[in-house]
Amino acid sequence: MIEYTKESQMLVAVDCIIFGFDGENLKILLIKRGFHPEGGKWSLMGGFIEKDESLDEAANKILHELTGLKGVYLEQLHAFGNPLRDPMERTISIAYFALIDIHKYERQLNDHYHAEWFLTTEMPNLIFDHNAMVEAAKQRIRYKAALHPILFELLPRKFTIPQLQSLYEGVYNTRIDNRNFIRKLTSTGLLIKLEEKDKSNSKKGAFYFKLDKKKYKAKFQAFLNFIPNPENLIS
Amino acid sequence: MIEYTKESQMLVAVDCIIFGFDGENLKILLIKRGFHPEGGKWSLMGGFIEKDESLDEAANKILHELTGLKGVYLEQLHAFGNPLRDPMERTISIAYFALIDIHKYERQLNDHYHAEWFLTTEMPNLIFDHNAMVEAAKQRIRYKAALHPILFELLPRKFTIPQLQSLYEGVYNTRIDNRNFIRKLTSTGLLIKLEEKDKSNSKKGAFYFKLDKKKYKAKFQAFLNFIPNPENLIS
DNA sequence: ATAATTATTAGTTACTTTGACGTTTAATTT
DNA sequence: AAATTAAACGTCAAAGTAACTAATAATTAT
Repeated sequence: MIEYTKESQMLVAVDCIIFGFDGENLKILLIKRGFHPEGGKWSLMGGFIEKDESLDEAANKILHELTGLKGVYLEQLHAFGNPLRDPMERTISIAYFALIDIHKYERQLNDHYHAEWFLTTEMPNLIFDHNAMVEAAKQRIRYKAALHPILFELLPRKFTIPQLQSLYEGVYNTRIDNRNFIRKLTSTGLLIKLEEKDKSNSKKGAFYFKLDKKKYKAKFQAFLNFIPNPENLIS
Repeated sequence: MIEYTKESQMLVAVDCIIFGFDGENLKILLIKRGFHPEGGKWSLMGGFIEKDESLDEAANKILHELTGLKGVYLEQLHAFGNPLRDPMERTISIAYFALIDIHKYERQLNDHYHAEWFLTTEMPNLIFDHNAMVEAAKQRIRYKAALHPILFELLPRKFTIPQLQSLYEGVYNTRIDNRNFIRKLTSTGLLIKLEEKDKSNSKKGAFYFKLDKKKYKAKFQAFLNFIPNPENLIS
């Protein structure tokens, strides 16, 4: 079989920015790199793409390796291809970001990679261009969460409004008026109020809510402005 | 020097979805592929990444090769990496989309590639996964144009409101109320009214406008909803 | 027991933006 | 001079937004 001769081949990797929310702060899961170059330094979880894998498959595999989780929210972020980004060998990296329920993770924590959660505000210096990847991922979830309800992916099955609010406050690093926040939220119809209350953080207790999965899927692409009702148009 | 042994190398390409607006319709520039496989079929303009090139550099080079243009709007769209996408050899492709002023192009049209503009609504079948790339690009500019003023990139230096409106109508394949459209537009403060009128399309003539470049840059990242004034927060 | 405390939830108001629709204007053509 | 036509301007009710006041349900202190 004929091939594209003389074209230069290179390595292609996938790196994952894994976000979690502990109920108070937004965090990112990092590993201590175990091999040369830059062994011993903090890094994103990643790996090379194999011959028969698609990019999404590779990203899911890598995520599963580190967290034991499958079927979580995973989205391609950006391809990074500076010729010198990896000092050892020319490598293109496709960055993905994942939003996981941090509690599901903790049970199957993987010591093998020396993984650790870091506050997004207190990240160590990372290898290669991983700092830039993380910055891009933080920007992306800010962008996307302003228009789509993706942050629910970070929450456990049942959660409280104050939790949800501190998640938004963490992501945007700002204070939000709680009365207006509740009103916007409930007007989306995405929340189902449960009987039970969480009393761990207050005397009164905050009602638990769960996500209306059907409405969540239906409203996921909805967003507003500039074009009247663009969600009705995008096909 | 040590290398990542045993990891499988592959080809990495860049493909460009080039959008233009002729004053009435949104179009995409395609080429007739001149080599095996799939020679003679319609295709996006693309090329392999060379050893010392970044992805953006490669995309700009490819765009320049076909259009003769430099410094135009170019944005990374998505990396496509299905193992079978290119039947000949494993190739990852990073798709970019470009928004160009179609009039600047026409002067330096390049016959060498047998390039041709197609209506986005009447596209021929393309090679490999280029159809999917085009679909993704159309979706992306719909998404982005609903929130950011990117469509100005498709217009010449001076343009009329009716032109701008039919551009938006073309992108979203819908009718827009012209009174409300004008109001939204002028409220952005992006437009500067010129003395001159374009009388080619009506008796009364429509005033030409130009873009306030300073405000354009300042407002480019602005968008609305969910989080009050997110544009003030994103840093 | 009662009062104080505190996070949570409900309600109010002035203001801005939106979408739908009616009218006038500036030119050309008849 | 009248008819024509696209362009530009104007109005209004309804919906949404941000800022703020008030009430509630529990716990803790007296």
